[in-house]
Amino acid sequence: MQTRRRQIEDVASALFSSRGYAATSMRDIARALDLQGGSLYSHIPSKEAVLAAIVEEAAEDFHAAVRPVAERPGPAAERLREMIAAHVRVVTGGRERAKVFLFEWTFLGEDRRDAVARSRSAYQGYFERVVAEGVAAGELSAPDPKLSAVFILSAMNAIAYWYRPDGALGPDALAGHYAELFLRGLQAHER
Amino acid sequence: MQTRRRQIEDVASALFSSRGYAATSMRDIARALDLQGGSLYSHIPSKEAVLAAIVEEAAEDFHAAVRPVAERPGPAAERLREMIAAHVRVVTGGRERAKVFLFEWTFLGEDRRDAVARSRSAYQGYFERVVAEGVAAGELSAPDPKLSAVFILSAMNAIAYWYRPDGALGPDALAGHYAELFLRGLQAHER
DNA sequence: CCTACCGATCGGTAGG
DNA sequence: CCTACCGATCGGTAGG
Repeated sequence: MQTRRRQIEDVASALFSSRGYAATSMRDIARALDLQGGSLYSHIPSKEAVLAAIVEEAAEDFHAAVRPVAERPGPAAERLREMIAAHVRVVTGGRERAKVFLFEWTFLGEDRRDAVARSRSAYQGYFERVVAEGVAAGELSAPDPKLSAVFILSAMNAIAYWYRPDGALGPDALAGHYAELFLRGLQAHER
Repeated sequence: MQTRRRQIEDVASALFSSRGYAATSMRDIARALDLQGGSLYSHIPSKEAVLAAIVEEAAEDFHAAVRPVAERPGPAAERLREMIAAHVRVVTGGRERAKVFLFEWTFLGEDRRDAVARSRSAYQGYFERVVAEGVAAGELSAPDPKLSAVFILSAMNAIAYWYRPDGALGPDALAGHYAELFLRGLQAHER
């Protein structure tokens, strides 16, 4: 039973990710599992509950990967590099789930949507605080740490749209480039 | 008649932007204009045609604003600053239209979707080429100009999700911050 | 631009 | 897990 539910969530992730939640019907999900539409409801209570399960698991993955790094002591730049690597690994490691979490969560009902909004805000806070700590230590320059956090998160989240596992750039190389862009920008590196 | 069509597109922009294309019904659009659902079809041929009109106009706005700057001679950093300002102005100046263009275009039918994909790819090329020119001139450092273009465009496009005209940061201040982040990163500015 | 309607499809349930 | 169904809603059209 647990297994069947998992299969439903995996198929739903793929379909929600590629067509969007609203444009995916329960019968689309059932068809991919060789079931009749109504049969899904012996395993799940509603379409929204499937979305919620996907979203909540992905949210947990992101927090678990990034929070420990953010709260560790050490140079801010170094922690940011690792946080970027962790975030990119979660995105690329489960592209479909990540995409649904990042871009389809607004289709949740009010209560769950509010909870996700709070969770995302807390998550953004990890980046914001590490940037601010780097500034306070004289290590980094950022007039608006919150905007810096939004900036790097926006860039990383969009990876869920275009990343392909068989592409030229692996997760760590990609994360390395993004960290470099975030921390040093396009400035010609003086040596 | 022209006016009515325009009203339909404006209302559709607002609804597609906030709820998504698939989750917005023609009757939702009609209701906002105090019409019956079927009455819309004296002005437009289909739901998809409304989306296409919104998307194509926005695409044109982005190209018209950015292309001349990209193709002008001059230092790459300076052009990038202006391209970023231009892009951010288009996003913030028509948040709803921009959001629909940027994130709902995949609901277009195959032919129009392919055309938009080509247009977006050409648009990304403006940024990519200016970065590459800056590198060739020894002015900028970027191991992967294409990835740099994806990076800054991802960050800027996400602005359509959160920007509010009554917020603390106006379009030009916002663009200035983003240009600074892209060109210099978080590096502590040595003086 | 409205009334009235079309066939198709939606999320979900009853009863087995 | 299936068959058969529920009421609601979908995009779109005919005819005025």
